[in-house]
Amino acid sequence: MYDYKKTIYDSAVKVLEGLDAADVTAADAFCDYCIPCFKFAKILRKSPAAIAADAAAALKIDGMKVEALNGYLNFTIEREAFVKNAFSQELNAYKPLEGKTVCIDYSSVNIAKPFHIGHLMTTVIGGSLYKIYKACGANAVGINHLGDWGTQFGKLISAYRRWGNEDRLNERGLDELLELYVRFHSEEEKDNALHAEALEWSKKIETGDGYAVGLFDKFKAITLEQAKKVYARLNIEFDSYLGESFYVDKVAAVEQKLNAKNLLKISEGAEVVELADDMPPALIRRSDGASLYIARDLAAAYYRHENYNSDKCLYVVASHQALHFKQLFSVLALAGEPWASDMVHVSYGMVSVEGMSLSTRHGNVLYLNDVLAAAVDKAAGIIAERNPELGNSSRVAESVGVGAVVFDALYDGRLKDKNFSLSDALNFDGETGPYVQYTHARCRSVLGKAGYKPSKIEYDILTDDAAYEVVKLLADFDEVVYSAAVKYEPSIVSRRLVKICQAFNRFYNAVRIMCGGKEENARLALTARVADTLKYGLGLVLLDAPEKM
RNA sequence: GCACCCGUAGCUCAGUUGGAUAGAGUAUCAGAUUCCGAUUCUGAGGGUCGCAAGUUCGAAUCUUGUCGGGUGUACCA
Repeated sequence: MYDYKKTIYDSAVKVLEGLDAADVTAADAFCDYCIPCFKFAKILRKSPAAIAADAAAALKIDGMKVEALNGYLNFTIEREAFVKNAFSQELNAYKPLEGKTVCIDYSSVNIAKPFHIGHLMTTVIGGSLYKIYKACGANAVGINHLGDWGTQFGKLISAYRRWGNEDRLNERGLDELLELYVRFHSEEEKDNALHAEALEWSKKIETGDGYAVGLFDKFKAITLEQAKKVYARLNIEFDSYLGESFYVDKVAAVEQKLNAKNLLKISEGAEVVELADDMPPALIRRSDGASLYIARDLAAAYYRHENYNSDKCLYVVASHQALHFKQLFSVLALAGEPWASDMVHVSYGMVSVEGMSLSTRHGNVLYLNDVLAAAVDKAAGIIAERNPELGNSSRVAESVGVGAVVFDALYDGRLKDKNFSLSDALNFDGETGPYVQYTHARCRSVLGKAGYKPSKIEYDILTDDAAYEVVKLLADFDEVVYSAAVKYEPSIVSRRLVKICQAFNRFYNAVRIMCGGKEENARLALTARVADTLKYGLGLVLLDAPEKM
């Protein structure tokens, strides 16, 4: 997009000595851009108002009105030129991350655990960032770092041998695994022998015992099959499903690297790397020799760096693991890896559901599939009531229902804790996914009815307030997407989509689009641009854009 | 105890890296469709930006302190 800020700065710096590029700020109320002149008052020994007035008189910028007001130097872009400029650039042509490789670690399903609402955030934030980075031209690598290692799998085998059997497992799949897991935890409290038995089985997985590994692989296959169905519904993609177990035998190589830097110490029988004073040490191996979480994460970090040659590596994980990642990155920095500074913990707030625990152990959880089913049901009901003629209606209900839930999850800044509310997730009015989808469908409907064919636009038609607001929000959409990538924040995209819809719906109610002549042509062109941007943007936040709904 | 995150309208949240009169949605109330899709739009009420100092022309934004909520803090992941 044309860089108005730079144009303003380049001209104004000749008039205002000491002007920084950062002094040119975007403003909404009085103008498009402004320069506050207060900081020049001391140097020039003139009032800010006088400085602004003098500068305004001295400045001439093509296509821009320059005025002084209350000590501000205000710049207003000539609308027709702006509209023309906006229409001259193609959507998604801006590729600032071309040539960069970014690994994104998200979702990380745990074996034998069904998808519940607590997994939603990492999955959709990561899945959306994956699309956003790709849109910016980056080579994104989506990684599902499976939680397929740890003592809980010993528990599962133990439980399966005691209470489960193959037929029931094949028939009930993940439900059976969950039930076994929950039962184990409740019986474990009564019977100490269970714990020891579980440890034994997890040891057997570790040592490669055929029977144990076979069972474990089966559990893993069942879990992945289920997870992939969910990912398909959510429009989530991955390039790799290498999990923790893959890295277990790569820990030794990491230890060699750490040893070469003299970082490994034995403390209280465990192998640790000591870190700065405000952090506990990073535990690499337990005193019994088993590798720990951070050791496998280190191995994964090295593996990704070597195999993908990534410029950046994102971990989309809840905020309660902040210390873990701080430790992980610190170890890499101590090991002298320059790329340690390219690792980012993309943290998000804790999700809670009123009256429910999010711990799988105790059963009582809110399953994502149930939430999605409720949303799809509601969408289907609305369609049946308002648009019974709609073809393909179950497919559309799926897009709208799932879209409502995903959009709700991606609409707020990721750092705040979220109290998941079913009624909010199922809301279709106002700032929601269905609202954006509806606006898109409405655009398509108008375009279809009018038989729109692109042709030459008379830009001055789109300079009225209602149309111009829409144009402004479309013009820098690519930059908004880039800033979402830079801040690891999909909500920047979803919020912009809502703003575009609000402005377009206002425009739609303010003027008649199908009014004939060159007015109709220009307004249809704007409508087409809105529809294309909405469709593109919805894709970035994982939503479908049905043509009709 | 220490570390990190969060406190903005009844509720859910934005706030463009310090700018002009703090904005949306929701809920409530009042309106808009002989015409392009009412899952839409217009209007109204609703605020000591947790609190207190400080920095400066200027603070929701930066600093310090303080209160409240959340999370974590050596052999789980």
